[in-house]
Amino acid sequence: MASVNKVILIGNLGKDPEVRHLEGGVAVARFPIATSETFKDKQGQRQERTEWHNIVLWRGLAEVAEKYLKKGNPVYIEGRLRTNNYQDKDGIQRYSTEIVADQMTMLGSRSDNGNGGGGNYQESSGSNSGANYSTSAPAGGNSGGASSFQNDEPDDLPF
Amino acid sequence: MASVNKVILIGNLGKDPEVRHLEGGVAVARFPIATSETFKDKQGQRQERTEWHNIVLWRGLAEVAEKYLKKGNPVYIEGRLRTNNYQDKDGIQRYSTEIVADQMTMLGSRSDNGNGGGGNYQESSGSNSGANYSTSAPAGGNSGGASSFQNDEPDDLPF
Amino acid sequence: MASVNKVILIGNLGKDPEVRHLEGGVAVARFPIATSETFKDKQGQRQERTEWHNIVLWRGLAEVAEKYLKKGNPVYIEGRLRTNNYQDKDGIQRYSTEIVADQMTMLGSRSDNGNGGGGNYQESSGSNSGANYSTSAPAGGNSGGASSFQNDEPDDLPF
Amino acid sequence: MASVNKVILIGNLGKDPEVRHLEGGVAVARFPIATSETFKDKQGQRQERTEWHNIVLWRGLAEVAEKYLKKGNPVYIEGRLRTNNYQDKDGIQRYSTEIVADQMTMLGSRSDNGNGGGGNYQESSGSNSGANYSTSAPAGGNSGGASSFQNDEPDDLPF
DNA sequence: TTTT
DNA sequence: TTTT
Repeated sequence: MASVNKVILIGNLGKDPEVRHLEGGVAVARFPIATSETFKDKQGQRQERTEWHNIVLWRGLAEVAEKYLKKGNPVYIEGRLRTNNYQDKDGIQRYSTEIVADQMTMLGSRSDNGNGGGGNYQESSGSNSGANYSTSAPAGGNSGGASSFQNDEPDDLPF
Repeated sequence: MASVNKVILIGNLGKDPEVRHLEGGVAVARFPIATSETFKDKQGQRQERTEWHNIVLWRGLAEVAEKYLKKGNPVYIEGRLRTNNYQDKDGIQRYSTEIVADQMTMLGSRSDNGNGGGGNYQESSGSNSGANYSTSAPAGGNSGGASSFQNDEPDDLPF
Repeated sequence: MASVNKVILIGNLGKDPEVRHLEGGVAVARFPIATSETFKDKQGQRQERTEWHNIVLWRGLAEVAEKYLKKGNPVYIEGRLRTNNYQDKDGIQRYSTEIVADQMTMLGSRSDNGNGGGGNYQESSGSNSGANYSTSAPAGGNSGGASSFQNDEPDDLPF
Repeated sequence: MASVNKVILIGNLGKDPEVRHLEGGVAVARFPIATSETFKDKQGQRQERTEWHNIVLWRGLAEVAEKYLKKGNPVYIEGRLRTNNYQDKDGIQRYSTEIVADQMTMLGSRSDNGNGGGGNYQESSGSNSGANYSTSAPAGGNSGGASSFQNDEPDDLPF
């Protein structure tokens, strides 16, 4: 059966994004976000548990993160789970689970992030590859242009 | 095949909640929230379209809404779609689609909603009915107690 | 604050898709899907309530629906809520809420839909407009090519 | 800001569930599910990548899994991410990310899972603890009774 | 108007 | 280790 792999998170950045610009101009950003839940333990005491999530953004989303996101900012992230395995420096097999973002929305008011209180950003999809990705999400600057939505349909159709 | 009916919204209240207290002490709150998306029209002009969603909350969630939510506040709502049909005053059959909330999270900073920047609230579930619902989400006041999470499992199990 | 408008449904088609091919080659498909939930009423009797959702798909998704979906088939739909208002033939203002699909996944085994048990399909996004949309989701036929995922990133990067 | 931690998966069980019954009668079930996505590599070749997710279910959900789920079965899982760290037998610090399920829906037709094609199951929530949890999700058998929904509201209210 |  |  076909499958679905979707994650939806709202949390705050634990660090500023780390951004790498790969050969070919592709950007990758990474940062952790925290979510926390409170619950009562057996003694009825309120407890809090914080969960940390490793977020990865590519291309346009990475560039938006680089420009606008800072430690502490609240974000909405929609993406998919991905577990990588690798050998650490001691040759030990390790696993690392991250969330590859498809969509990122900046939450919070002006005072939270100094950017006017929000914006939606989205991974490109379809067969866009390398070169022409820059069309749908300009590599060189997102001066408004990257706030694109997935609104492809003609908006003035007669129904 | 079994089914899923889930809605996830982040938006701002268009009005203060309207709250009714039914006989039996059950509370119901209703308010609209707006989401907006921007897109480019055929002329490449940036356009915005706002969508309005009718939110319905029951019991504990309704009481939280009554106490803490105001017009303009940003919220995260998770719920399910429900379309009611009814006859209006002229006897005309009409349809109305609303989102019945299962979970509500107040977003925004202190300055947004004057309540300290957030809180998660959740519908009770299971076979709780009438009387003992009040245990899991007291009808008479949610002074902290309603910030319950769905953390049922013992937290100190050995794995 | 930026907003989110997301719907996730799993249900069965109540009818075969109705597909229109607009001038310009754009396809639009519509069909209802049913979700149902069971609950116990006050007398402890098991009750079932069925909800009907109006699904709209555009372009490539519409073409996939046209080719592969039939009444009764189970589908996973991810999309956004949209409420249209219009005047009916008697000049009465009416509202209609539909789910505009961004993603569609056919569920069920071979015996359910006669197509091999699944497939993921996704709306294109970004600033693709008119002409070059056909690249990412060919208008003239989805012979396998429309099973595209939102996997844009190079897959062999060193991390 | 308040947070959200939500995962939605549709996939197939890689193994039969492993179920433990803890002292106190609490059940825990674990199993991996696979999701897969296809994409085109740089050479335009269709590639498939499978992701494995560790699912954990508690109490009633665990018991349903024990009774009805088998290797290969398709399921819908809704839950939250949780990363545990622990020392392995060599004293090495390791991390393991799992999805703690809040909701589980069996997908597939009769032929897929031999149980009649579906059913929705849900974690209890609220302040149910120990003893009275068994009310909402009987430990001793889910003979139909566990198919509970989160439908708490009176269903015959005048709106 | 679906599915169980 | 699943499914197609």
